[in-house]
Amino acid sequence: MTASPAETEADWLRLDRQICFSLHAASRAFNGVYRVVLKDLGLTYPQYLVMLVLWEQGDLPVKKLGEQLRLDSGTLSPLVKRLEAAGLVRRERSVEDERSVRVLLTGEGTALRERALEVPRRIMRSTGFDLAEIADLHARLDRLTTALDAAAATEAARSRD
Amino acid sequence: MTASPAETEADWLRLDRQICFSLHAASRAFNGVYRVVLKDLGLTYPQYLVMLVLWEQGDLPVKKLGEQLRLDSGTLSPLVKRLEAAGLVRRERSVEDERSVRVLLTGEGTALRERALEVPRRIMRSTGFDLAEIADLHARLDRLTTALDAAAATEAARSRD
DNA sequence: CACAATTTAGTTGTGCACAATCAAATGCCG
DNA sequence: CGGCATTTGATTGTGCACAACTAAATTGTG
Repeated sequence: MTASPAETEADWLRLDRQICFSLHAASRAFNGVYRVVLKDLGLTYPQYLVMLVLWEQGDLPVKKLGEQLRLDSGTLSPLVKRLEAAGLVRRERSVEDERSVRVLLTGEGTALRERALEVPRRIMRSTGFDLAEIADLHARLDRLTTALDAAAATEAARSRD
Repeated sequence: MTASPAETEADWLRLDRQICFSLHAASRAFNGVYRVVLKDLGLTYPQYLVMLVLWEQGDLPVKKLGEQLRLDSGTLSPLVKRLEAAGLVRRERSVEDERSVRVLLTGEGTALRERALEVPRRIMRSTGFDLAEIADLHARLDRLTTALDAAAATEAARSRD
């Protein structure tokens, strides 16, 4: 296990692969489990995220949905339309501001929540992590995301030099 | 904070939103930083992963690439073709097994490695994590991925009942 | 050898992520 | 009021993830 400081350059590329690849793999693995579990509900993973926000906070304009989930309209517009096609939501253009579109739960959409209640437990069990570990991972990931978001702006500025 | 059973259920959904969202967000945040950093090299993040494997292990059949990166041919085929169009790799059908296609680095592809050496350090700095934290996170994510992959199979079997 | 099963790529189709751009409605300012 | 910037969605185009399917070559078995 001797870690000579000299094994730098090539190892950096290896190490890097492990880090970014781990996250990439974990993200896709998570996605895979959600895909299986959500199949019964007829939802994809991002669609489930949208429904969670709606169940929690009630009807919202697309703009607010995008802020909560950090998704832009290029992703949300077709996604919400698919939810509408599935009969889970309606879209209604606001009367006081004609630019704004509210996303509203239908009866069917609201009812789906009952069947979604079992999802978190199945996911939790799939991770093999207990509550404390999940909370810890959650905290780390949030810290990571904050740092990365800040860095993305900095790096973007750097390459504009 | 009385936790009636109804509130508990709602809390589970809220927790799920937080957890799956943090992983989703972290993954996209990472992706965002890589996008910025790799822009100079003309690579996307998954293309960078492919190049890392080739730099480390030399020419490989598409099959082996897919195993290392856990990507199927539906993702790899067009990706490798884009790398070929960029002049970084060539594709050569094997002589002893006509089904197999080897991906080979061109001179240009090999040369790109030099410019890629600075990437890991920039990414590392972007995370705001030190080496120990990264190693720790790496271990947790790998454990998570292993558990999730196993669970995906189990859950898939469960829903086939 | 003949034939079925397996292996390896490729293709097609659906859905998400994100950048760039457009269009309409609103609000502000002189 | 008239004109312009801002806000809000929608659209388009590129690229990735993955499922389902096809095609061709190889391997195994009777």
